[in-house]
Amino acid sequence: MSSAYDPAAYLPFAVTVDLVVLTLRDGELQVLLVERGAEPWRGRWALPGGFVRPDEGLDAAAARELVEETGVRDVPGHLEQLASYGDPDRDPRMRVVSVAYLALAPDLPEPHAGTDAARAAWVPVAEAQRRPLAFDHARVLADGVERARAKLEYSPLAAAFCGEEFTVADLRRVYEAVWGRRLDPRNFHRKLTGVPGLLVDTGRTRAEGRGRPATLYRRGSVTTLHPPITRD
Amino acid sequence: MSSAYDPAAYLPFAVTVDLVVLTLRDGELQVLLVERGAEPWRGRWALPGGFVRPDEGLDAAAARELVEETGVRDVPGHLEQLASYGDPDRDPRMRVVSVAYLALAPDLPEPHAGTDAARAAWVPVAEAQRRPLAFDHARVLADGVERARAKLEYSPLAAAFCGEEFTVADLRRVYEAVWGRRLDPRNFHRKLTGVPGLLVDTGRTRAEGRGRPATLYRRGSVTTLHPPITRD
DNA sequence: TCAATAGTGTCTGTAAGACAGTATTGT
DNA sequence: ACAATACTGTCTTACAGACACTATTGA
Repeated sequence: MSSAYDPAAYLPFAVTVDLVVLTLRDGELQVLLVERGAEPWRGRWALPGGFVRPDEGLDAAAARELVEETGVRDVPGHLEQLASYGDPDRDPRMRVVSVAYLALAPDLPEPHAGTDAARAAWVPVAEAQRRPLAFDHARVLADGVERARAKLEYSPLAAAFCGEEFTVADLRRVYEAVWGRRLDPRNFHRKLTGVPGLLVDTGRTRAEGRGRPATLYRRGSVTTLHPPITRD
Repeated sequence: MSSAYDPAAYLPFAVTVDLVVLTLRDGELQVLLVERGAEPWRGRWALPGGFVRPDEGLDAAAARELVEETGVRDVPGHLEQLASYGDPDRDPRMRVVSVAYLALAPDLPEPHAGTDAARAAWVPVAEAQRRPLAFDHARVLADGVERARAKLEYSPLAAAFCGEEFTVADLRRVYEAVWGRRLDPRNFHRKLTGVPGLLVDTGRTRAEGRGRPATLYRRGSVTTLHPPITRD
């Protein structure tokens, strides 16, 4: 740093946040995508996101974009930073560094297109990964899905896909959708109820069509699953 | 995005990379720190780092800074992105987003101070975490150390702290230093040699003072430890 | 009564942790 | 010989996965 210090010389970057918003719809893992209404990549599907404002922190920008893009005032669930992407040529307009966030949310209403988007929609992850996405969003999406898969193993994050109260079967369906494999309901039940502090019994039950009603639980206080739920 | 599009309106950010460089010295986990030679935080210890250049990717910037700050041409070991930090007031000069990287390296020579630094030194992590660090580097350091601790559980990254060839005891000393607890040498040996593809026997041994010489291994091709080394 | 889902018990194999014992070196 | 470190074998306990069985509901 020279003594004749010029801050403007170090300000050649734009910073955006991009969101990988995952949810469970129709028993399937889905991701929120927007169809771009402007160049570059006009007409392509992309992850929702936008520029970080000059006086706004990264987490705050991600939370704001999440509200704007889903149209839901207080999005329940989970929001965490994923990674940053800053290849010099990832945006033809200018030098952009994108800080990606991963959001896990319960089933939300159909999104409405924002200012920059022609359309917005929930898309099954498997299909989204087949589509050509704008920018480097295919990689961001892959990183987000992999993070979600890994975190289910050792964290109680499956509950972020559910409402305030949920059954063990709800959690199992989350695992099955995210991991793409069936789990034994009986072993899963014994395992989850065996982790101390993970599930708080509400004392009530919920009937799901036929069959014995299931106990309703709320999230407990544990932050780490010991032992983990493995996905070998 | 308006039709009268002005890229300059979105360019109020500087982007830096900060490095958490961890190594093993004297059987202790140590981190590379520099003493700042300029304002702000002149005289404070900080993580090494610097501005990302206009035509340089984030990973490339981190790799370049790692070489510059350690003084080693090709730093062996491991380099991965950690997280990004962008609170609006984290740097009083201007709006800075810092992309932090975690580097794990074998014992390297004493560093020399770079252009911006008064001094550079390896500091035991426990001591570094007691010192007041510049910017939000205390949090970055804590995040980096925690990432390293977690990754040892399920990845073969301990070898990144060692040279090309190493013994099982070398790896055990890495785990013991990073986790801050003793491991049973016998169970550790059986566990590590039991992971298929993790260790490649060189056929040679290395004598370490007294005692039976240990087999020398090279890194195998596995990227995930199954089963993991737990740190309950 | 039957089908469907919730939840429990029981068995088997695998692996973790504790630790006795053997192998191979320097002093 | 002895101390020190490398490595192997064995025991106990815990948990994963498979699956039989009981419990409670709607049709």
